[in-house]
Amino acid sequence: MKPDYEIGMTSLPGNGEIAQELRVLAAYLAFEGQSIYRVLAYQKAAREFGQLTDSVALATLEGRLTELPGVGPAIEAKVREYVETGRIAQLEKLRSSYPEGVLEVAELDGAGPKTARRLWDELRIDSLLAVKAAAEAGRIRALKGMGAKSEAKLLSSAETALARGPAPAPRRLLGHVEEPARRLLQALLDHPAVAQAEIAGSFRRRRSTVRDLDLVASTDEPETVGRFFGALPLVARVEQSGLTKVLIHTHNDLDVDLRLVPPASFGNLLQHATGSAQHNVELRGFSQKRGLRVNEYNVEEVQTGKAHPCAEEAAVYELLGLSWIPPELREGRGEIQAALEGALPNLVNREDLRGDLHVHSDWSDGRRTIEDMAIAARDRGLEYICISDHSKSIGMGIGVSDDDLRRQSEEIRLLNARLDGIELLAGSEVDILADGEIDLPDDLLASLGFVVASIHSGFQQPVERIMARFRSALENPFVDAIGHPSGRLLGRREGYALDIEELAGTAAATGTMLEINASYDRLDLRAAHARRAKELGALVVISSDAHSPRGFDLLPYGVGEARRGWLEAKDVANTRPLEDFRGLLRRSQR
DNA sequence: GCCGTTTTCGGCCCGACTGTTTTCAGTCG
Repeated sequence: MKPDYEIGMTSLPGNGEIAQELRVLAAYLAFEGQSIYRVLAYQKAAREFGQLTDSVALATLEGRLTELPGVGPAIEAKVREYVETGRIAQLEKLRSSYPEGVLEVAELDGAGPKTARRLWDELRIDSLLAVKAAAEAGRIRALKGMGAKSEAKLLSSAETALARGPAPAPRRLLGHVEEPARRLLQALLDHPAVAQAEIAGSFRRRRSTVRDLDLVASTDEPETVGRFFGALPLVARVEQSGLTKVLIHTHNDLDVDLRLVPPASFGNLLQHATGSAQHNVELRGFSQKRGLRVNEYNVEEVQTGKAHPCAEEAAVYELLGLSWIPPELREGRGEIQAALEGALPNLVNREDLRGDLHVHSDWSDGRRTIEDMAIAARDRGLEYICISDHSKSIGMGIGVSDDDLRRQSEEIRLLNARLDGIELLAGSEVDILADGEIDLPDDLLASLGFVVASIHSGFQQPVERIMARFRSALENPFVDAIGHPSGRLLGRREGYALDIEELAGTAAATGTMLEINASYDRLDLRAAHARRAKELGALVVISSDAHSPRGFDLLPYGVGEARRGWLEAKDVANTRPLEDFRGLLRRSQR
């Protein structure tokens, strides 16, 4: 007999939904003034659930939830209550005691749970609009411990948040901050008083989006460097300015945090500022058990008080008995344990890539000829590329007809005879149609060197339909890879519903590759899915999706996402020489 | 609320900056 829960399987709440409930509960507990550690415990569990590829609801019903780090009996009971009844009684009670608007107030820049609570208790402020009205009437400055500056700050934050609407502060695409970040770094490096400088934070960890920029520098003249930084032309205003820290806001609304230490501590600061917060929390907990205290200046022996400043970042990890951990792994996802055991992955590098299997030309929506793209790829050290223009169904008049595709293959044969130092594969980016069909006939598919199949339509279909389309594509022996598997566009589109467990499992079973599309607004597969794909035995291919020569310069973003997914060169098919790569393809095994 | 090569109880990462204070609370990363 089947367990009861399988009857209503599709109605199980998703991980994101459960995580959100816990986040709201944590916010209320903070507002109530409960122990910060209790609040942190709920936040940690929410974060854990948000990153999990497995189903939290299913794990709960199968009694496996407490196996997750940070989940004990109390949180397990609340999740179980939510999965079984659709509500958490304690949270509903809190919701009926305080309007949810008080949580928005607590989220304001410059406010927090304590401030929000006082505004509610003393002024009955329960919304951003109420903050604005009270500030404008001068009622906030009348509170003990508040002043005109605090009031002005809250007013400004409330106005900003109201103008922005319900969405959280937008994160920037990594690819969009690359240039300003490099410019700021160069300005620091060019200053005579700066010894060393680096970009840290989520930028250095190569997260696909960043909230702000974190720069670090070493100098013996922090005041001079701080003043210089605050006076750079792109600075709109200086938000904070101390002896070790300068926070600026640029004209294009980027927050930039500069930290300064003496040269002997540069390694400590770089480690500290690279994060992530979760990694640092775990690293410090780990250190504490070994009698060491880690901060941005040194590693200190607690017993003796002896301090060890580190000019190099690797020395910080070495003092803790760990191998140096690549920044892309520093997310609190098991990297410290791996470093302790000497089991860190040897991450894939851009230089490992020999081929690019997803390239467009002016035959479809690319902007340059096949030959131009081939030469651009060769100039960037690639040995082979696949011309994979869109097939006919893409619409908008940019798809390549079946007859044109045959002619294109012929042109590619001629180019291969003529060009040295680069090999071209004739290919196609075919559409997985709404019914799961591939929009090229099998004989044409069979004649190509490589085929990537992507979903470009029917995004709103439920997960069952989407997965049925993928299954159909994966079962086609002439589909070599799935392109941008989730369909997400960062900051613009969530992507369609995707079951990565099934997709990666079936990809592994059929020998189909999964693409990491390197366009910095896609980065799809995302890191967590890439890691899961590796665990399930699927091969990954990192592709630029280049539409012009500069498109090849996107490859490092795909490599960054792959590294965040713990991928090594051996996990990435296009690190192979062409002949080896061909040997991996299903079509070559027929 | 969670957790354990010091612990099943007593800790929990650690420091900078600001504003409003005359010594610190709150926020932030």
